[in-house]
Amino acid sequence: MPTHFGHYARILHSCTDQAMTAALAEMDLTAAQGHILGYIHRRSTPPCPRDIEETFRLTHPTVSGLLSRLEKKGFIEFRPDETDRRSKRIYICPKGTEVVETMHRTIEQNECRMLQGFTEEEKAQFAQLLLRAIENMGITPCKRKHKEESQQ
Amino acid sequence: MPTHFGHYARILHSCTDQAMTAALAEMDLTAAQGHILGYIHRRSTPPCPRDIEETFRLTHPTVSGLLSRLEKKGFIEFRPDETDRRSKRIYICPKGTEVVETMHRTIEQNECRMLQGFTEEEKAQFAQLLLRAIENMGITPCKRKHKEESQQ
DNA sequence: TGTTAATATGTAGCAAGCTACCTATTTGGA
DNA sequence: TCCAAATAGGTAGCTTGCTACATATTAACA
Repeated sequence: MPTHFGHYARILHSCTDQAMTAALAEMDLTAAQGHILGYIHRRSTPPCPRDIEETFRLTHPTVSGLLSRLEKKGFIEFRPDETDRRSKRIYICPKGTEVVETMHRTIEQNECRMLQGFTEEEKAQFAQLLLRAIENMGITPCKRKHKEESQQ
Repeated sequence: MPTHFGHYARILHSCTDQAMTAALAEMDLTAAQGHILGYIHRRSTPPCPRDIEETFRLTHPTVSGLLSRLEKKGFIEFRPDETDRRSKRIYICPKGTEVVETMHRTIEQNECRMLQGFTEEEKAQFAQLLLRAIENMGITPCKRKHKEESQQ
């Protein structure tokens, strides 16, 4: 019988995703949308979709879908990049700024719940093991290069 | 900055899932379908969809979709349960039996790749941390009870 | 026994992943 | 300078996950 780590990873993600989505539902956000909105807000300058692909290791059609749903609900808006007409910049709208604080607290609460009873050492080890496993699998999605501006 | 364990779990699952799907592609199977086919084959008696829901912690519509695709491709077939007409049993077809060995090896190879450089102790710790995190989130999907026959 | 609750499964419809293919711009060399 | 390659993004179509609702059968109990 194999140990099925990939299997456990799927289940863990599925648990956290569902808990998060339930907690963010009253803000009309899903877990994935919330994480991305938080990232856009944290950035010192408005990111482009390409930045999100890299940060979250998602492909561009996935990011495209997520952003278009965030735009349709009025959390963000797009404006063309002045210097590169292939690119567009993502700006957070007032409605987006309003929910960011609550959303951030909710995300932290859920992470705390997941790590109940973990010592600081265990948390560090867990993160390290996850990252090593990811590293072993290769940087699977998002192979293309991109000159990312310095993150805040 | 939060540590984003759920985030890492998603990425790890995504990596293993894609590697597995690529490796199983020539057998006309996806990663999810392969894991389920393996489970059906390992079972001493033909399982019902409900057993798969529990084993993989998936909801019944998800299992329904996976099984119907496996059936359409001729890997499995359904026969009504003799004693409970609500239920159906899943039988593996010759085409399914043929690929099981190759598929199993492929799955093991991918797990090995993921755990490159891990000591036995680290593997055990990793599994334990994953299970504790899952446990902390509650048995999220699949709350209903089911009298499972004893597993092989 | 007859009615209610629990159980097994089906379907519709959505979000979030992916690959594959397409267009438009920018960059880099010959 | 001009053409090819790299880059940013769009769309179509698929799988896999979910919730919510509906149906049929079985189990439980008054």
